Amino acid sequence: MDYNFRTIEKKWQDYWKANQTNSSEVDHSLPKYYVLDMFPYPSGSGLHVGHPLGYIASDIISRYKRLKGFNVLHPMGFDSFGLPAEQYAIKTGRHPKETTEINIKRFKDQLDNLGLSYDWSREIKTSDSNYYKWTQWIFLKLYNSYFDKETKKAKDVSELIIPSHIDSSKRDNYIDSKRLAYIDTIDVNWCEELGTVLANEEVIGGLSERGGFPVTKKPMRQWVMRITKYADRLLDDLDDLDWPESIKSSQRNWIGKSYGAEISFTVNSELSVNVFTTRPDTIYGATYLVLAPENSIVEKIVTDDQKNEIENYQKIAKSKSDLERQENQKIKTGVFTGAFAINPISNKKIPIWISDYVLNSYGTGAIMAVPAHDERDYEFAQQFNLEVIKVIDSESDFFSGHGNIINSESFNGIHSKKFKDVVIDYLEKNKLGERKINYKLRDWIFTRQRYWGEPIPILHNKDKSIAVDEQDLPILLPEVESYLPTKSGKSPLARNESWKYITINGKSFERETNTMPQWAGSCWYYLRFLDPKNQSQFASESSIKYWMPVDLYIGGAEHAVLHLLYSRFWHKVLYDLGLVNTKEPFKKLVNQGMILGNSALIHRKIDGGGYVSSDLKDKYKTQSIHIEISFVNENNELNMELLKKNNPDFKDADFEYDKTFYVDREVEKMSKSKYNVINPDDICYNYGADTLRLYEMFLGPLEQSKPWSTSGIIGVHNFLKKLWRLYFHENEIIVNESVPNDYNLKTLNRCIKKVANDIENFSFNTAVSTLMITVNELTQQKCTSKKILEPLAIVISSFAPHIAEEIWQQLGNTDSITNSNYPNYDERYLHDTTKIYPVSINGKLKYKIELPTNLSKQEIEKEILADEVFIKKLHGLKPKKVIVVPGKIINFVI
RNA sequence: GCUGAAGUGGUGGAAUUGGUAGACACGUUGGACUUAAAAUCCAAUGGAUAGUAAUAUCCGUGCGGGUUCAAGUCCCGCCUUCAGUACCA
Repeated sequence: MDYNFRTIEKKWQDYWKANQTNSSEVDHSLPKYYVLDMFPYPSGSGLHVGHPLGYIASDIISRYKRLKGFNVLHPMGFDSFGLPAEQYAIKTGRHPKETTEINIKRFKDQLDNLGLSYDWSREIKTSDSNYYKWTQWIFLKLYNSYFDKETKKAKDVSELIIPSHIDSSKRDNYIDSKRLAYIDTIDVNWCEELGTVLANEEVIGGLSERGGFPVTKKPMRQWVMRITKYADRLLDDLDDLDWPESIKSSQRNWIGKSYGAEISFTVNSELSVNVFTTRPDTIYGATYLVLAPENSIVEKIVTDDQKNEIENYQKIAKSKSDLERQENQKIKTGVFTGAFAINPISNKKIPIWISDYVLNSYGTGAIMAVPAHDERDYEFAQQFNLEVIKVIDSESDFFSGHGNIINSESFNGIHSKKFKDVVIDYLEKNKLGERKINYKLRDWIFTRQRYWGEPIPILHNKDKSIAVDEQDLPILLPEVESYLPTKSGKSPLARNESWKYITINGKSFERETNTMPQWAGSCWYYLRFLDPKNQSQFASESSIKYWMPVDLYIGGAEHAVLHLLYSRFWHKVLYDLGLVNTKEPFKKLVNQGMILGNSALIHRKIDGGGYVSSDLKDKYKTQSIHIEISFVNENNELNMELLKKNNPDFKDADFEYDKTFYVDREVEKMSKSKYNVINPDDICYNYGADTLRLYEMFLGPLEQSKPWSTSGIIGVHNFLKKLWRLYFHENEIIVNESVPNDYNLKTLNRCIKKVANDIENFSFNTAVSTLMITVNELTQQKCTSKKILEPLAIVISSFAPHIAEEIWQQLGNTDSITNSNYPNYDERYLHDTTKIYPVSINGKLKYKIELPTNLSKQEIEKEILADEVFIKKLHGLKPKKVIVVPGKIINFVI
């Protein structure tokens, strides 16, 4: 019998399910290890081979840690609220819940096919009311909290001290203005196409992250999360996290802390313009001010003869989308307000302009322009012929670095870095300005005008808004007739009038009809996994205390700022309120790379129709079209018959080629629309889950992105066959009780050590290589000893659990291999070879000898003797002196 | 522009962190088994030169310098690619 992976894998997947091998409970006698995957959004197209990369890695770690004696928590769930299900619902009228359930079922089946050791008894879905009850509950916690400046912590609003000058009628307004979740009318990123507001993080280059639709600014009433209060803590606590440097740096970047000064420029006796600058040292070079077009000061200072022009400009600026604003960055536009301000240090009278290169939402929405030392100001000054004064010594017209100060009266000659402090001190002393820190981070816009999300548990009436009573949670998603937003831009929930209006104690209220963004559910799911069935708490205190923090979090780098920043923020609030016991949720983070698709592109002649082979395409004007990759072989040759048969578009098409028709290849993201998807089910069917698992790990370093290529999978599959033959011959197990020889022991021990090391360092590709070398060597050594082959099966079980279980059982074990222990290695069998290097110290030739570690004294002497002979051979003389340095280095002096 | 990561055979990728570069695997070539194919097994495989041969010598980790007995690895200066971000004053 050969290695029959289909039977074996089915058998053991059923066994694990039936015996709940992977479930874990709080057990204080064991050390815990919490391994978490970023849970997926259950999309309609199912898994492709790129998805499981991280899941396989985390599964290897989980299985390994279990063998190492840890109590491992390895759960999985679904981030099941989201836009695609809703858009599908709009198209078809089917409830998103239905399609979501179908998709989840499919995902689960696919995941189980891979032999992933999830504890499915802890499965959660963010769209489940048992789950989103607690998402709403946490929302209320944020709503009922404010940020205390003194302690830099969130506290319950009942502890808020109302200043004495606030009279009682304004009390509630005051409290509302301090809440961590608050309502504000702000210019938001409005996406017409999606009919919803997007967070800054969801807008990329002026287009929506999902779908790539244009985004414009629109003032709207929104729920907002005061994440900016946590900017410093979110920044500082990054230092202690074991996260990839790239992720930390993008979070730092996103928070964007910068040190500088806010400086006041007087316009007239009543008005002044405050600007923020990181370069107060260049203040003598400030030759004009620029305000953002939306800045409210503009109307107060504009002169009558400039009024028309200014208003025109404001109108144009407002109608521009973010994308349009960014398009012509190099060509600056702007209008003079007619007003002037006084530079507080040089006392120079300088003009005030408006321009859309100044953003109203950053700093004070106004800048002092120093054209000689800021590139944007320089471009603006060139455009409008404004004065340029150089205040830092440099050769070029424009210079953004540091140097010695010039043209700055009594301050000339000081270095600009030093002058920065001097100026700020001077400004503060004279009450002209102050030291200031600014952040790029904005408050988090928390509302979406969508159906398929968590309802926000708030009621409104004319006077004010109130929170829904905790007892009344969850606020269930109501049924609606249509999933489209209303014409006025309101959420589809507003369509259900009987749900929308509610009377409590004779007072009538209107429910909040907006829903939460997709990030809400994923902000805290790692906590619900700890205690998923708890009806009275989001998770019990004891489970939090035992399992938190997440020891290892594996997921894609695309969540570097969005999900990871938001969940850290929520976690910190929960921490402040005493609901969790750790400052940070995720101790170690690993980003798996993306597995890319290898798309096939066929060239269509633009005029005249028909298709042309890629080696002849230069003769025509062509356009390339994606075609299904299964119609193309490894040499980029197209199977035209298959294409014509399966795709009606090509049925009667002309193909021009010499002998063979070639297509072009392009490496890009795997996606259904690019016809480059490889389904893991197919791989499992043809080669087995164990092969797929090993192959995905063998492909290269986990963190690295790489294109999928099926060539090469045969090597891994051969390895498993070889492994099988190490244990079985003609259906008979050939392992016996023979005593292993030293070679066998060395091979095994090296493998045990190296694989453990590689797993701990996330170097799975080299671990797989080690396994291959080991099996090759043992095959060559014709090893049949159980003492060698039994521990080997355990080592392999983390990577290829199905085959390992089968071997384990055939070796006569009755328990699952997952309940055994990772074998210990014996240093005695790990002797490396001695290495000799010539070294010249003070002109004398010496030899540095590295001996293997853990040699006995006798063995060292033996080694030295052998090396003496070696060196003697080399030079024809015997070393005069042998210096034995403690440790492993020995010097021979010639 | 800024930030981060990376550049090694035909290909994916190793290299114990400064110590015999190319492990392991794919591919290719040759051989064994077979009527044949598949499967399997064995051997060769960075380049160049010399030799019938075992073998020997030289060149080789994006480019140019440097440190060192010794550099893929460290330092200086460039080039290229990928990812993220972008008028944040």
